[in-house]
Amino acid sequence: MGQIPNPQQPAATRATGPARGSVPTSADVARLAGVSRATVSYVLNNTSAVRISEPTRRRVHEAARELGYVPHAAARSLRAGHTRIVLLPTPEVPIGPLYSGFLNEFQWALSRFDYTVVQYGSVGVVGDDAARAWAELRPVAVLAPVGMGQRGIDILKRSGAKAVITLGPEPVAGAHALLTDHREVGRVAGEHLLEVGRRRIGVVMPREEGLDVFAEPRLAGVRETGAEVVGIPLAYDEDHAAQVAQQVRELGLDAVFAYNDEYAMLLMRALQDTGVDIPGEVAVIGADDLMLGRLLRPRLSTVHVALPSGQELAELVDRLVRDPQSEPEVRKVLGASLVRREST
Amino acid sequence: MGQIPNPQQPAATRATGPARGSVPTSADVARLAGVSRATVSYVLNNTSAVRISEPTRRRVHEAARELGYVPHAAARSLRAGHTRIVLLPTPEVPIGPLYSGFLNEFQWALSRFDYTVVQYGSVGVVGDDAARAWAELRPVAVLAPVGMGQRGIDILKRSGAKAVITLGPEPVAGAHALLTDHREVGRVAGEHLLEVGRRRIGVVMPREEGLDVFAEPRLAGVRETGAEVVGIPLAYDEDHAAQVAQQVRELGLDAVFAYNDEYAMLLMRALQDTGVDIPGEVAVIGADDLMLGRLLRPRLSTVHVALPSGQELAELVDRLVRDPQSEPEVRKVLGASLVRREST
DNA sequence: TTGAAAGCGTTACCAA
DNA sequence: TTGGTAACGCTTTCAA
Repeated sequence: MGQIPNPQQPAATRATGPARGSVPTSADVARLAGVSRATVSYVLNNTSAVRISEPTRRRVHEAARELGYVPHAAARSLRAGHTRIVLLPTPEVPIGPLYSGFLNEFQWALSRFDYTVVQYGSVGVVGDDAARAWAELRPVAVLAPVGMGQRGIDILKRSGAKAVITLGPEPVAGAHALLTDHREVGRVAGEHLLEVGRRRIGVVMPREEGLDVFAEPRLAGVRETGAEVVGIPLAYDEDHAAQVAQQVRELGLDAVFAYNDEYAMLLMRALQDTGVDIPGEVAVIGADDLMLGRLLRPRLSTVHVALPSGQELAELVDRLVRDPQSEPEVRKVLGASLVRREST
Repeated sequence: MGQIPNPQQPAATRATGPARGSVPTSADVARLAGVSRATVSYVLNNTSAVRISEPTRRRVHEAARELGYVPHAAARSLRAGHTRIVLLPTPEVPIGPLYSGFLNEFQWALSRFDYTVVQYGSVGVVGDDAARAWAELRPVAVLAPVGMGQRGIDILKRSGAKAVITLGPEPVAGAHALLTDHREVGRVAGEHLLEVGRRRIGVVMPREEGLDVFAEPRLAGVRETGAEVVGIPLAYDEDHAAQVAQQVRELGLDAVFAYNDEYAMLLMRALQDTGVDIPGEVAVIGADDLMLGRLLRPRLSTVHVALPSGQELAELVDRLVRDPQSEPEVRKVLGASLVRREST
């Protein structure tokens, strides 16, 4: 590569170069290389349909490097008529290691397919407006955020999105659906608690915003087991946990399903601090199978939640992009399995 | 809003409409409304320099709604010559609640300034190539990922980025730097441990990839206190923690600084399981001041880490975008303070 | 092997 | 008050 040109005095100062301070275009490269813009495009994109002589190639590459030329993605996709953008929703709330791990893996896999992954946070914008904001980017595929309805899906598809996939509790018309049925999580927990002889189950509902989407179905899942269930709102702080622990005693509950392991840890500690024996008096089970559950004493029973692999999902996206007319699929993707330890 | 038009048979079928299946453009809207493209643009952008009659406005809005018109962001920014895109790096590894909370807040604040926040995961692409990939989007501002050097910064600025900000341990030439000096975290921990009479300090170094960026400076910070320090690699699993606990005994350490609270919890548990009294025999201190530290027994001492507020940072970005010629600033933004509890 | 030119969807200038 | 038109940067067809 050799010497780096002084950024304060780039090639812009040469007579034939672009105006000082402006961004070099392919026309600038063409001028410097003494060829046409077409040739520049051929060379830089390795267009196989056209043979360009080796000396010309070199001159073009040289000129591009010297100017620090970077193609303009917007111009390119405008001309191409489509993008390789895959839009992912930025979660509005910290969503835990489970989901963020999944998102990461998904990104990785998608970029192996040469997609441009864009996490897009349409904070504060809701409903159709959010969909429109997303559609402006003309993504080729979208992992639709929870809460986007049929209208939103429709806007996206009309804007050219070949694949719209929802990841959530229910299918949305027109989109391929990956169903994450969190009731299953509650069901596994509830059935286990019943099996070990518990009858009155408290279900911790986090007070934090945005978690209802997961918490409500988990509660419903416990209900479906036929157990006697009472929902217990719990803020993620110690003081409130102490109050709730008291409440658990007063209500005479003999088991608690705690939304996830973190809330389980919080409540378990509060219960222990008020002298409750676990699992003797109250059984506690969490969810998500986080590391911390293994470190508690007693070790925390939990429900392991399996999300689809990012690789798998990326393949689905790519397939849908290549074959857009395929019918919307609906697939269950959330696996819930019991991890029994010592707290139940 | 009334009835939703059937997406299977949109207005595309009317004689004057766009071809079936294509995405409507402003020209389509103009045709349907019986006006020129210019007028459509004026109306939809509320251009104040031009007065359009109310009936015309209505016709245009009506037509846009009927066609489901969504402006094409790429075309717009191509014409405008600039974007409102702010690029944030997607962390390659789960980076914990601290940083992801900060990113979220930052996003929120930026979108209040009407920027389009794009989290861009250039997974696998490194160095100048990453910078070039980023530059293709022509972002107006970039929060540069750690590891981007001066060359990368330069590429971004040449591509039109008005503000390039690094968030990391050291300034990079040409970019505004928010220095997160994690040595400070180690220093606070080390000084505290010395103060309570500890002499041989083990510093837990997470084996997980990507955390070195934080772990190394934290270790260095402890060293700077003059204490006798030994680095202890620790994988985030129980088995290895048990081995390391043994190691801590054999090395005769009387204190451990554990990278963060999660690793502290892991090791503390392992130590307790081998019968070590905390803080009697070994003092343990974590970092990041996570909730879980409060729930441990003994309660975990920790170093609270204060990052800049997203609001503050968004204001900085906006200022830099408006006034690009201002000299690069270097600012320390990481505050570290001791939170003493029971484990030290 | 290379070049000229059209056109992608927008917006802004200037003319009507 | 509105319309024609040029231009943004790029790719690609057609011609040379």
